[in-house]
Amino acid sequence: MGSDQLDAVFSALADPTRRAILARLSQGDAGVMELAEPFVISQPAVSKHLKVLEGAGLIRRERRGQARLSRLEPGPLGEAAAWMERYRAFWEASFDRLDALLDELRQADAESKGTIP
Amino acid sequence: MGSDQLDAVFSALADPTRRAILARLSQGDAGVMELAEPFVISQPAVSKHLKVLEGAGLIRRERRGQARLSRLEPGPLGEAAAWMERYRAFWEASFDRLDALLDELRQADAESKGTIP
DNA sequence: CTGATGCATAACCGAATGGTTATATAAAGC
DNA sequence: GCTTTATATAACCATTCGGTTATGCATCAG
Repeated sequence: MGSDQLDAVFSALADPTRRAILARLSQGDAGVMELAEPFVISQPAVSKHLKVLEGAGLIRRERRGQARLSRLEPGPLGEAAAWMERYRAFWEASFDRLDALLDELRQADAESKGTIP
Repeated sequence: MGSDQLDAVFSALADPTRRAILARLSQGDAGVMELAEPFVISQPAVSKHLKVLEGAGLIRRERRGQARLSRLEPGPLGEAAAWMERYRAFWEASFDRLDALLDELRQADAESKGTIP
């Protein structure tokens, strides 16, 4: 997966309106008007947000009568979570153990380079 | 946790340079010059990225001689991962569907050849 | 003290972002 | 066919972003 896909996913998630849209879609498909209802922004603004989400692969859209339903497409969320997974050990270490972990890694790195800082 | 904290974290992660900086810091603290070395951008650009990461709470910084070391602060990464966790069931289901689809295609291919491997 | 090193800050620039209003298109209802 | 409903698109605007160069400030080395 190209790094620019991660760019798009994290960038899409950076906006609270878009996160709220995803949360709404996790409860079922919805049209633009329905998605716009909880917010004070205009309909075109919501359409733009949907285009961003679609561009990041986070939703898929299809016509259904005169509506155009958005459906959650969670794959890219999994990819982003997988990227974060590399850091799980860091945030799960308790605060006092974190320093030890970093020292450990730092020392291992120094040894691999053959340098003594 | 305020939603603007998630905003800042996801927005910080949206840039590949900043993700690379975090990856580097996961191997130990580093100064600005050392962090800038792998990139073709200028030193002030790296300083700006570090300020963004610091604003998102993803790094902490302290003077060490004439250097100013950055240290990974993984807490907010955990918060962001926790937010994503709500969708885990969705993307795992999506992978299950993918497996089913692949099984289907494999079987169709085998039948078209009339062979059972 | 002087000079070099590491970093921050300011001023600037072009492109992207998030919003608006106004208008166009597509399907449904009468 | 005409109107309403749902959505997209265009044009515009202010702000933010990611980069630059130039410069200032601290700290170490001599």
